[in-house]
Amino acid sequence: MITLDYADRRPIYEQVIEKMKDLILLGVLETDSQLPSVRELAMDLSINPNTVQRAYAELERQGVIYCVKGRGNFVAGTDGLKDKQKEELKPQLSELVKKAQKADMTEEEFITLVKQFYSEQ
Amino acid sequence: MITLDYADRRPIYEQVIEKMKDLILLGVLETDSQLPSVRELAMDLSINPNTVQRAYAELERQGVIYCVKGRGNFVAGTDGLKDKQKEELKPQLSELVKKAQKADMTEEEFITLVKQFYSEQ
DNA sequence: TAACTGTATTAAGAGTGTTAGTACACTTGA
DNA sequence: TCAAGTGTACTAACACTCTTAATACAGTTA
Repeated sequence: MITLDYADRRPIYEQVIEKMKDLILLGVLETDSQLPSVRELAMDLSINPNTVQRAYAELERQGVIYCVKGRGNFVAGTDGLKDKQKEELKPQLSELVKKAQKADMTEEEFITLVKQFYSEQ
Repeated sequence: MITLDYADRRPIYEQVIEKMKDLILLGVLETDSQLPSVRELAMDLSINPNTVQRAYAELERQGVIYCVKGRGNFVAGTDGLKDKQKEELKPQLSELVKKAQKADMTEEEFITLVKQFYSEQ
């Protein structure tokens, strides 16, 4: 279901959060469908259940999933998720533009790169 | 000369690296001009000399400054620095575009944001 | 020579990420 | 009803990184 990248320096729980969001955004996991249990995913990824629990707790805090004690974790409504992701992206793009301006990269250069990366899919 | 942001979660030495590059990119520090000594900057920022040393060592590794034992640290040629910064920016922008695509943000939307942030300076 | 430079080393503390083990409450199906 | 599965909580331990502290040594300069 998910593959971890051990070359990635970010903590495991952050990767799990990101991958789960991706699966939901891609429609692989639909609204109200059940996620693998904490222990099951931990086994699957060969990591500790506590680490999965941390990721799930954060996903719940963000409203991406909801938890029912004794039953499991389920995908929350996906309506707002894409908008949330877009909002999250803005400050990051703002920082990148600042960096570009410091390096004297023109708006045209920047946009050319954007178009290039967009076309790469 | 430099101000640290303690709200920034990044390590201090990374902030020092970034701020020094900014000063060089802005032309405040010219080629071959001397940087504050390790101990002086440490005093100025109220941090440990080892932390400054770590930042300076990394700046030297990146070719941004050069060090002369007993004399001090000096700004290396700034010619390539802007190009380096541009190159560093590309993979970051690529990741951001991927994120945008996952959230169904169109190229047009993305570029509109870029233009907006560019005009904000 | 004294005072400044960079550089290296070791030790300690704080914080974070991860694992391990255990425990408890809830739900479900046989 | 009961066993197995669920989420959740807690403590302890370990590793790693960041930072500080205290020295020490070598080179440069006035």
